[in-house]
Amino acid sequence: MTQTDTKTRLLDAAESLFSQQGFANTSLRAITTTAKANLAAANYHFGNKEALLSAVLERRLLPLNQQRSARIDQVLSGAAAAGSKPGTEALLRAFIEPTFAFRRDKNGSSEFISIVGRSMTSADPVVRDLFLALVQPLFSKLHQALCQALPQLTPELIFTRLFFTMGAMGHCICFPGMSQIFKGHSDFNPEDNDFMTNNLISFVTAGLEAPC
Amino acid sequence: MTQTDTKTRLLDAAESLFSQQGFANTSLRAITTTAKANLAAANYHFGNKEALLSAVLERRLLPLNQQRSARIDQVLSGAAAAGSKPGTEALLRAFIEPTFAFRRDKNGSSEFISIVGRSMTSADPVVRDLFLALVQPLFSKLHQALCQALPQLTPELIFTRLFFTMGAMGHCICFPGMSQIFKGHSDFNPEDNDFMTNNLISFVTAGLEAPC
DNA sequence: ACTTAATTCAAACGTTCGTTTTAAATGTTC
DNA sequence: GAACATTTAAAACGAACGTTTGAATTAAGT
Repeated sequence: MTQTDTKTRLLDAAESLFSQQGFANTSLRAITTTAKANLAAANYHFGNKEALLSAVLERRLLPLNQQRSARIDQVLSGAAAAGSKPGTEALLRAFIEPTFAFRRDKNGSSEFISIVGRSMTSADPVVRDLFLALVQPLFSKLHQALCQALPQLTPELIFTRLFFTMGAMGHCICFPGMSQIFKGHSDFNPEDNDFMTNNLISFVTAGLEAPC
Repeated sequence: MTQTDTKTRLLDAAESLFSQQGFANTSLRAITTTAKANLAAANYHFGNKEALLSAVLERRLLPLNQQRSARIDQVLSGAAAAGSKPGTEALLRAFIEPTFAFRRDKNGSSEFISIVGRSMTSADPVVRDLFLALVQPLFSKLHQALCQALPQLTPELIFTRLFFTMGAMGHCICFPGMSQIFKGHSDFNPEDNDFMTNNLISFVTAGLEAPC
């Protein structure tokens, strides 16, 4: 099908360019050129630029969120079956690991995930609101699960620390700048997925469980 | 002096608008209109838009970095005098507290600091490189100080954890999105400076000191 | 095969952008 | 107060933007 092909090529091109240059700095002309499609194709298939961004986000974020949600449920039901509290680290791992695993995937997923990282704190309300609408339910579920894991902490404090956790993770998955700041001074390699994933999990677990 | 006034008004307007809409989404026309100056004034006083951003960053970031650097030195010399290692929390506090204190200041400083938070992970190389050049020496100093505080950890691991710390802090100072995600579900208030500062410090201290 | 819908294409639309130009106004210096 | 540099003002520049149009082309249905 030539139709679906064009649509997919547009999504791929937009994903790649949004990731590298940001939403505002990427023109529909650049996207359609990269996708080897006509300029009008973007508006024909998606309506306008914002809807294209929405489609780029939804294509991968919906499956990813489903995956993260399922893993949180696993931890919760496992703890319920054992009659114990869910583990803080297990919950954080359920949220973080699928996110980072995305970066290992073949098809441009690694580029996509940096769009997500930046959308969270984007100054552009268009970008930010699209993202927030997609992840709010999942964040809510994670927060409630962590409240079970850490009953000695107030929900407010847990949310605050979850807020920091999102910052650390978001920064981690869109690392264009910091990664080069210590070039030469360190073996630090933000593209080593397992290294970063495990260190992030132990970092935020310690932060969430910190005495208050 | 009418000259300095126009220049300052341009800086103030640019700071405010860059903070609210981002660099790419803010036009020189919007800036000069807000500053009640002529359109050509921006190019006359600063050369071009990028140089204006650079001036906005430097105006506040240089003094802030000087302050953070001085406080790190205080911790280091205090520890040296006592013949002990510098404390992890004290070092992090030296870096974080002045940053958050900025938000209490009267004159638009609170808007400035969210530009900083976003610049760190900006997709726009122009924005990112300007920022990185300004903070690299300070990051380097903090990293070395933390290596003294945590000699049991490798410099590579410390840098990784400092990387997470920057993410948590950066997210914290440009919180347009996450802050509204749990509206109604929590008393979470990211504008409560002391609350956020102290919780962030205890969070990242625990994360940096986590067993590896 | 013919009709109808879906897609592609080239071209143009009006707008906004960063920047430049020219002249008027203002302030400074001797 | 004349000569000078500095600052403001209004207008225009070409380029790039998102979007729309209408005809050409392709695919699908009967």
